[in-house]
Amino acid sequence: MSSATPPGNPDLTARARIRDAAVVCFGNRGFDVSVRTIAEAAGVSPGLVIHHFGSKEALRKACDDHVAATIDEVKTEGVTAPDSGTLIEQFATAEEYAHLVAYVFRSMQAGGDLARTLFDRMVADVERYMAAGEAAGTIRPTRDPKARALWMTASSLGALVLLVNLRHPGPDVDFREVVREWQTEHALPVLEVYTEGLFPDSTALDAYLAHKDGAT
Amino acid sequence: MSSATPPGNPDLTARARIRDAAVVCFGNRGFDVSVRTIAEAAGVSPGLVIHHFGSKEALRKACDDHVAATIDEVKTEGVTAPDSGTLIEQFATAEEYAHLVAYVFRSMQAGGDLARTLFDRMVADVERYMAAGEAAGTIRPTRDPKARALWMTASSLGALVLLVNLRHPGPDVDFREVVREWQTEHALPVLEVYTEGLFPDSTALDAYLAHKDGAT
DNA sequence: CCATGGGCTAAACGGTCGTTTAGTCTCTTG
DNA sequence: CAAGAGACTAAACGACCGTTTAGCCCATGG
Repeated sequence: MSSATPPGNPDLTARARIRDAAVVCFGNRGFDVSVRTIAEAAGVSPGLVIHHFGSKEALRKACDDHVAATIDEVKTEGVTAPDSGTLIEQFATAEEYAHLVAYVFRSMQAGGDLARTLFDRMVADVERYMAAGEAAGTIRPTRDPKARALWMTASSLGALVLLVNLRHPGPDVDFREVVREWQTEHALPVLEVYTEGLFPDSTALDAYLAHKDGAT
Repeated sequence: MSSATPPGNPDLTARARIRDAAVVCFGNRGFDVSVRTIAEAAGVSPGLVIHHFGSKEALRKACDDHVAATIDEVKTEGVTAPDSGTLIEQFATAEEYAHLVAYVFRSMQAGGDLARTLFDRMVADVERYMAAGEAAGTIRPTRDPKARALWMTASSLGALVLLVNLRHPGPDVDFREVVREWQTEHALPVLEVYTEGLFPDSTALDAYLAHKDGAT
């Protein structure tokens, strides 16, 4: 027998196995994981990682592209009608995409091109969902749809990332549990403010609008 | 003359100069800066850093304590009545505390004890301010003051940290500018949602309350 | 049959890191 | 003045990093 390919799917190319192992390692331990750790997780020598990808940075770029492509794939083939909240929850609660979710979280922590791209897509998606909600009468109209979508995306995603950082610092975070915890903890204030508002009158908003109209 | 102590305040102990330089370096470049970089910034040999603090980790702990103590000091002696939004803005817009703000931001990115402590304090402060607003009639009452304070703090701070990560990745971030940019960009949707709400009716909130009452 | 070339590994290279060591300088104290 | 202690430095140590090198194995194709 000529069996090799210890862990992961043995049918995959070694290059693909390294990439997949890198996604898992980056997601679990952050982008500071050593090439040696990734190589070990892929059942491969450190040299082969460089042989296939050229450098660690290029490997991360390949992981970014693969994750972005997979998300695209899932999004186009999967459900397109979210019934509540952001679309993060859809991914985060699905076990099969746990690795992707972890990777995306680390990207949001670390910044970089993938994080910017995914964030911009999320904002665009939120804006579309909001517009659909407006048309259906379930969401109030706004004076600036783009600004509202940006703010809501940054707030919900930022809060999630921050709470993961503060409450689940180490590696091997179960993001499904974190999202559930986050939902149960924040559902009440979110719904309250979103239906009843936070201010009892419109003096603050009126003052802002007057100031803005006066400035232009 | 026996002058040494090149940069920073020459009156300070070398230990204090190292600590201050470390706060600046950690804040500007993140916690991965080398001991050698910190030593150079303090005008000192790398060995002396270890001689005074024992280890890099202990140095960071000392920075954490110093930053927390300074914030305490500023908070007790300074203004106690915030007229708008979170208290972060007070710090962030003050030039003299730019180093502290940068350090706190890096802590929020990286997690750790200081981040948790400061975050918990912020939540407590927000809850106090909200209660005062309720008493004054400028803030709507809530069914769960703690949950609302936690959610608002996590949302605003998380959004801020996330946008800094995405839009100003490198070192030497001018947080005063970032906070200003953030305010002008998000003021409208924030005021809109806070005064008018996001949902035109209370079906979602009613459903949640009914579900919760049914469960208990 | 041998030659070629790519997947793959073991080992080493150069660099940076945190830390240690050995020793110098200076100031204090008896 | 002598002795000692602590501030401080230059140099080195050992560990780990990303990457390179040299070579093995094996399938392919003439």
